[in-house]
Amino acid sequence: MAKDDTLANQIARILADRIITGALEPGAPLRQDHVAEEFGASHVPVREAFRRLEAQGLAVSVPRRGVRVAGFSRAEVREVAEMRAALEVLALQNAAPHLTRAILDEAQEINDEGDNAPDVQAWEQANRKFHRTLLAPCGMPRLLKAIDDLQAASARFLFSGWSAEWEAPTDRDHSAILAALRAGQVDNAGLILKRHVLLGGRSPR
Amino acid sequence: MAKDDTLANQIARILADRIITGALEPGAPLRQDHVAEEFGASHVPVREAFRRLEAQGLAVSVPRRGVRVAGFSRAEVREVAEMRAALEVLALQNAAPHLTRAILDEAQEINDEGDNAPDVQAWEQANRKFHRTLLAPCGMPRLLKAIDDLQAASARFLFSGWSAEWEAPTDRDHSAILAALRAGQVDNAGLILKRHVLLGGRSPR
DNA sequence: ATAATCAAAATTATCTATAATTATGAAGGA
DNA sequence: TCCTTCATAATTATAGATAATTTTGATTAT
Repeated sequence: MAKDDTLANQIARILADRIITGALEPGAPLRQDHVAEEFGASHVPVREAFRRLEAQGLAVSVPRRGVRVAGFSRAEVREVAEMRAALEVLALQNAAPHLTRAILDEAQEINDEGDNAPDVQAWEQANRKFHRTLLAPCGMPRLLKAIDDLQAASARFLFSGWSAEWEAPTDRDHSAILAALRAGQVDNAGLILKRHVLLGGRSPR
Repeated sequence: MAKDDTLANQIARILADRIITGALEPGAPLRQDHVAEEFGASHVPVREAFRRLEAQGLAVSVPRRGVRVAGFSRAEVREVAEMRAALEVLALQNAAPHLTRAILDEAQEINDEGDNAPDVQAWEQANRKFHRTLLAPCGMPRLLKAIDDLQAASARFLFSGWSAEWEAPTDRDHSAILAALRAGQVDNAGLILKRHVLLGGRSPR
């Protein structure tokens, strides 16, 4: 199925998902032998998975004292939002020349899916897909990976806020971005995107 | 000396340095057993070091086929420069309110050191220190780390260009940035910084 | 002579077992 | 109550072994 099929990668993916969704809480210790046992693996690939999580900012490791799920303060959430805003705007500027009508239509569809999402997880997934669809045509893999990691960090904050009661908000920002792009107003789309990302990491709208 | 004293970290640092300076050329294979033998270590910490290099974008790993020093095309160099520009401007905006006269004076001194640098390595080191001195007061650790990694990638390109003959150029951009900051023109400083970073990854001035 | 095929070597990825260093927590004394 | 000491646990690292896969080299056939 997956071609990058190393045990360490699989473990890293699964743990990342647990951290993002909040199943593993901030500050929770990640003990290599326990994780290894759970996955029926040895400690070697587990340690490699920890390293990847560390690089993604999802875990922090103190030598000889183990690795824990990274916490996120108000300041860190703001930091991630600002980085995302800067990088997503950059990606959009570079993607704009390659955005076809078909891509914009696809983004529209994804946005509609998000509006009808039954829970936060589904909504977040659609949200991420929306952004990625618009930005991917920039053809800058390193930039896209950085944005991906930042989106994951953002999602942690989102899930921690609305865990129980929640209903899908129709996303006006997304529609406005698409409208601006269709009208060829790239700079304007960038401004809306920037504000959208910055405010997204804030209190409920 | 270093408190984060794990073998894997040490190995990663040394290998990163070799890659950045060009001692290890793009595409060169990194064989775990060879590296392990060189450092008198086992393969476990070596593999972890590889993972860190991979996350920093200095190496690429194909499962079952090993890891190689990352190549960098013209497009990738431009990508890194654009990311750096976006993030450094963001960092500068957030650092500006905390920039004291003392810090600006320190940056000035570092810049003078760079002008008198005997070789590319020394000049690059001063350059990096200059940027870091101005940006560190932003107090955004994740942002600073991302910038660090991007600067490392930039340095690779720089070293590959001017390996032999070289003489220190007096850096007008740096001076202009400092002048703008002293005059309280943060936005202007940001514009110069942006242009400076974008053009830095281009042909000789 | 060139191309295809197959065997051998090298390399990765993993596991198991073990040693050493360091942190954690509990018991006991000031 | 607070501090020291000690036992336990966890992390970090080593070593050796094994399976799978890739690469290399040699042999063979066209």
